[in-house]
Amino acid sequence: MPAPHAASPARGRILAAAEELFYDQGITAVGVDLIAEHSGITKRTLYNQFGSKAQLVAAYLAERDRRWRTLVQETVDRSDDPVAAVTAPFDALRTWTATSPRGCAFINALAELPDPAHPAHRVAEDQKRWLLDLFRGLAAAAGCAGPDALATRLLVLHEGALATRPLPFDTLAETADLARELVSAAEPSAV
Amino acid sequence: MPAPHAASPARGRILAAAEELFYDQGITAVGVDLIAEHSGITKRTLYNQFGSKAQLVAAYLAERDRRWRTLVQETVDRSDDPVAAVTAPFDALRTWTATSPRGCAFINALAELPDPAHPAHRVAEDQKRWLLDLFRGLAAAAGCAGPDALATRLLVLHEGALATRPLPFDTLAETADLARELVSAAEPSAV
DNA sequence: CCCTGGGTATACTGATCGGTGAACCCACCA
DNA sequence: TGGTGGGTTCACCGATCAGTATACCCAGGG
Repeated sequence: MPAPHAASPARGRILAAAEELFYDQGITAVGVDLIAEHSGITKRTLYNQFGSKAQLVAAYLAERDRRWRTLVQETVDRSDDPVAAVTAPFDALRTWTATSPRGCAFINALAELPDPAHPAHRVAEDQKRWLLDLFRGLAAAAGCAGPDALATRLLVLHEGALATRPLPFDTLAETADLARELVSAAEPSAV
Repeated sequence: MPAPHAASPARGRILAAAEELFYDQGITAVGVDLIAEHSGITKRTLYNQFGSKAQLVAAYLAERDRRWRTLVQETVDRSDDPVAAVTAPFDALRTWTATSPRGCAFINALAELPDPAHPAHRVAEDQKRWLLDLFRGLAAAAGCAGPDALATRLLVLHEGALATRPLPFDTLAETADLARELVSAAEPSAV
């Protein structure tokens, strides 16, 4: 018997609709009826596939996380040298935010779902931890001094740029500049 | 005839309950019935005072903004010298986040209320713009080079530290250190 | 003394919330 | 040929949502 979590055409349609609606309108504000209607499937099928709204929310975030990690990893891999690779996530951020005007889906989810037992919390924390570890690994690979502290600083910059995205200020370019300066100052060939 | 917006004992109780519940549990997740019950007043009185939930939300954010600005301004005023004053908001942030584990109430509100016409948007934007202007003014007063860019960078750092507050990483100390380094490097007596 | 106004108490509206029950339809496969 | 299982249709559940109606209570002030 195939697990209900196996890929099915209906499952993909539901996730696509959930991602669009949840991100644009907020998780609490969007009901399962709306998602069912928007994806052209039945509420019954939705519950057969995901079991509850909470698990659907977690699946939406996990899918978004997967897409985002792919973009970041590709951008890192395309970097010219190990030093440029450290700030590659900021290049990916420019691409990502072009279609994400409402800030970070994971921070937003934590804002709406205060219960730490909600499955969305694990997904959100995993995402931020992955980025922090990525920064640390890239900084170490580039020979940067104090990779731990540098990684924390880069994470804060990254989240700050994302958090200010819904505001009418332009912060991304300035943030990326600062990130590159930090890495330059920490890498071994620094003057 | 006194305007319904005048101070009244009931109004204060409602705002106190709203602030606690909205911040802790989220705006959409908290109903007006819960606020009425929690503040010991009647839903009828709540609507007589605020007119609608949207306006109550705006009033909650405005009140929180007022309290936060007072703290920040006091911290700035207590600074030893103009250079230290530039990063004083990061000292205030340490005090503020001690009782605010769920991140920035304004960013959270924008996450939950995507409609730009919602009165909460204006309050949230005003808050961030006030901080940006404060940073710029303090940087200029301290004689820092490039006060505009510096202010943007400090704002991003500030929001990044706030946004990562719900996460199990400790970012505030490292962020404040970085902020001080940025100001030190930009102020005229820099080496 | 009485009246006005802020507040209370209670009941109610129609809509929507997350979630379920039961019967059915149909393509694929043994 | 006859299941089997993913999907549909539609009705339904109790709870809660934002917001309103009506009637009452009571302190302050002319």
